Amino acid sequence: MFIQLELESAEPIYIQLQHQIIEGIAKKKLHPGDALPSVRSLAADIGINLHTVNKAYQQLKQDGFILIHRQKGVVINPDGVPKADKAFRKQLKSSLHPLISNSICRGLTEEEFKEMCSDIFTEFKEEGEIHE
Amino acid sequence: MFIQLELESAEPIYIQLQHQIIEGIAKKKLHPGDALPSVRSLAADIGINLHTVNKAYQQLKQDGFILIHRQKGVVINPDGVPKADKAFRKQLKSSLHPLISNSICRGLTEEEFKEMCSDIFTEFKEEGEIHE
Amino acid sequence: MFIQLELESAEPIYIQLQHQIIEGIAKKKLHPGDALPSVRSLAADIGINLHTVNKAYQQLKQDGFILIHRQKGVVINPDGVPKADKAFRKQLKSSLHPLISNSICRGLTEEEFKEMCSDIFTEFKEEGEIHE
Amino acid sequence: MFIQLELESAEPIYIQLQHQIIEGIAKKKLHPGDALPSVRSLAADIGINLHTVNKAYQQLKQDGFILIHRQKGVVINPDGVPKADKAFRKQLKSSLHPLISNSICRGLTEEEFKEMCSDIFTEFKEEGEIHE
DNA sequence: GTGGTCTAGACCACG
DNA sequence: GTGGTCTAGACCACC
Repeated sequence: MFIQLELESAEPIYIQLQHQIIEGIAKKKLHPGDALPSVRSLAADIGINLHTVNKAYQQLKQDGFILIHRQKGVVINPDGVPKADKAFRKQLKSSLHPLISNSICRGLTEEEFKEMCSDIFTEFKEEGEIHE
Repeated sequence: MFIQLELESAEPIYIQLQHQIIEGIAKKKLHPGDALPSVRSLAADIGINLHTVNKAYQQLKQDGFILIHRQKGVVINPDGVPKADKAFRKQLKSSLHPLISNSICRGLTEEEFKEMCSDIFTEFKEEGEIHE
Repeated sequence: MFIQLELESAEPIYIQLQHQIIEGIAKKKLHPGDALPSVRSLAADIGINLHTVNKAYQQLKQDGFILIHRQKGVVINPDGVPKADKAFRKQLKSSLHPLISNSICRGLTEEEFKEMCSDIFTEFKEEGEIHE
Repeated sequence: MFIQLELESAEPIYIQLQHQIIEGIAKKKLHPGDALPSVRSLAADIGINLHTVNKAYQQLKQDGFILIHRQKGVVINPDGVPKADKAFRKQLKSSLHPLISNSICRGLTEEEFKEMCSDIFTEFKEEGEIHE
């Protein structure tokens, strides 16, 4: 796997793990239906406790990114991720809010901010084409 | 004060408090040099613990948003907030990263995402003109 | 066979299998004395493990739904299913209990709840007439 | 607290705990805004591990029954429980389905079944009036 | 004091 | 072998 964690970060490990997997899907390193390693093997692989992996998996399952298949183990949701609904948009907005207010205070213009977003989108797009 | 907290949120109160004050600055409800309530009075005002307010203030001071004079009390940094530096940009980018990868997975286009950002920027601009 | 399983469900496969067969009897797709596929062939048919089918069969036998002859194979109990006894009623009640308390909390009225039950009963009755 | 668990039951403890609390709300022993014991004290009280209590609380929070308030601790959702939506009805129906098919096989009539439901509803209503 | 996170080790149900 | 559950003990952030 391509998972890379910062064990010293303030960000909880299981959150980082979630992010990494979501990123993997966004970059098309992981495709719908793909199998993910078992909690045990992934835990051993990256040297963390299996419960921590499990917590990440549970939340990803809850959010519709993965399914826990009784025979195949853990797989990326074959039907794709649920589309952005109202709740997601609302939550996204409230995550963006403090970032933008802080940026404004620090003199970042709307254009600069959006360009940063573009950069990140482009990064995903390019990576995505490689793995497609 | 205009502070509004959600005591049931997963977001720590002191973080919410910081955000609210930063928002106040971004919306120009608070101007450089303006006085902020003392730790004690703010705490009493919004019904939270002294330590919580103090923690928020300390971090705002650390980030250059406010100054804490032993006698004059707490004031918004008269010199304005430090401009966005490389460290800030980097941190901003790493905050944006998971939001964008999640959005991509959920089928939000770059345009939609940026439009959401615009909406928020506009919100700040409009509020800003009122209080200017 | 008409068996339909959800391999990603939290419900164990052998339980789903039981339910499907019991449903088949309730809808009169299966009649007393009817033969059921062997453990081996059913497992191959629906692509699951032998043990899983066997476990479902054993429990169905235990509950009096089927008989397992060493030679004739598996048949629906020719004498019909044992009538609801006290133990069954008690167990049913304790299954219903949490469903009803949850429904009450969510504002579902007794009438609405019973109507849902009626809907399901009707569904069985209609299907039953077709296969009778 | 009024919690009573069967440690030997096949039903996981955290599920039983959830049911007990939901029942408490349905019977109006617990009202919106009421405080619930902390994970630690409840765990000590009923002699189980605090993580088990936590798991029950997390799921109740997820389902909107309780809120984790930063100051007051754990409280019954003051806004009441989310009303039965389509998803809940669907899930309820699929829980009812196997119970009803089994009942049909065992010769329980629709009237008998509904009467059992009525009994349970009445039980909640009576208890509810006491604690109101 | 609280809940949140992480680790660790155990047992069981399932397939 | 898998994930699910339960226990236990630790540290930390928050209030």
